[in-house]
Amino acid sequence: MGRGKIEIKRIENSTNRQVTFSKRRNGILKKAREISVLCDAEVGVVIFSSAGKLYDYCSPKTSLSKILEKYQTNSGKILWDEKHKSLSAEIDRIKKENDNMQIELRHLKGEDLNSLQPKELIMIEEALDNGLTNLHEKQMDHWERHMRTNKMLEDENKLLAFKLHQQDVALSSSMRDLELGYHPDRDFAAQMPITFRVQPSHPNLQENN
Amino acid sequence: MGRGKIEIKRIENSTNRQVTFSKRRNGILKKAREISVLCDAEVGVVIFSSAGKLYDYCSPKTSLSKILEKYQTNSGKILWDEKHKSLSAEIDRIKKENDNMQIELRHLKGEDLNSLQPKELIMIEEALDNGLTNLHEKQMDHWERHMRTNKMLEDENKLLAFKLHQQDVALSSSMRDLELGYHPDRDFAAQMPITFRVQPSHPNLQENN
DNA sequence: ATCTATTTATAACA
DNA sequence: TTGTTATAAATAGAT
Repeated sequence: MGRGKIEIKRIENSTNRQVTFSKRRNGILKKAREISVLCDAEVGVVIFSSAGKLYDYCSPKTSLSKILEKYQTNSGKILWDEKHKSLSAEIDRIKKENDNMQIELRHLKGEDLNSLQPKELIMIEEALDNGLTNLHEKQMDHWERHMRTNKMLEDENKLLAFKLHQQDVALSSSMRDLELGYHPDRDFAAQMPITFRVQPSHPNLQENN
Repeated sequence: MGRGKIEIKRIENSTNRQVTFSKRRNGILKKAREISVLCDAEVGVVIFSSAGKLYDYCSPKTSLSKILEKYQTNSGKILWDEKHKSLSAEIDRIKKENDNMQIELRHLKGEDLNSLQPKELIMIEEALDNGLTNLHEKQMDHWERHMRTNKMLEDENKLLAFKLHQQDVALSSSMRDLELGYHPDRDFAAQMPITFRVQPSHPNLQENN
């Protein structure tokens, strides 16, 4: 398209080549822009002149990175470097691990058991039994701790109740003293009901794990 | 360039859009080929149709990888950054999923239960009980299938043994016939031991799952 | 897909 | 480079 037809082969005249490059480069980038708009296509173009100068186009709403990523998943060709390979390998590895755990979990929950052999079922049963045993041990621990805590709270209650009672006695006694005079040989301990005679020191109500 | 001028905006008619895409895509790829030959340029083009189909061109004597590497050194833009990030994010996501499953698995196996509340322990217990229930169901299925298979094999054995016995009787009978003459009213059925009197039809020994 | 009237790109030139 | 212009090429719309 021009004053004359040209053969598609390297333009030997350097100036001509450069001019043609410039014009055609613009043409391609324009066409790329147009097709992306007209046809809703994702387009990425990278052009290097023979002098090494870079020109590029990327359709809007995306990026070369994204396009190239898509390119790779779509074509199977790998464009990236070692680091990416190792990351991808890592992902694959973890995903596999994930799948295995997923399966194990399902089995422990009693799902997807149809394909298993009796021997495998027994192994799962053992794991479940073992889990229950351990669990029950912990529950027992909890129960015992709970009982101990209860006991301590009860003791504390008794102590507090006793102190309260003691104060009551003291109060009414001093009121009576005010009315009837002071009796120094009065024995408060003898007034304490038997149920209040607990260890008077203050136990920790919290236990550390 | 065509029967009419068109505006550069998304072509709404889906068929037209597809046709135009096909034509212009060919145009661009041709232009890319031409500029790379005419002007000694390195060109990489990646086009995705709106349907997600991939078309690409890469100038000869190079590869997209090389072009993109050159792109990065030349433009300073790092195409992989984003990719790196997304891969790393993906890894984090999966690892987290992994950890959660790991924990759940440990719990079901009765490990690492110390930090759990009684309520949580009960939930795990329920999961384990449920798993055992389902498991025992499957084991019961297996057992029943096994018993059925056994029964069928036993029947088959009886049938075979009976047939063998019948042949024996026939054989010795005909040998006696040869010696003593033929007795047409002989009753073979009466000779059959009671244990052989089983259903004579041939059951399937295999069951499908 | 193929045709063709038009538009667009561009080779040669300035 | 940039612009002009004659011509080749691309392609929109129709078949």
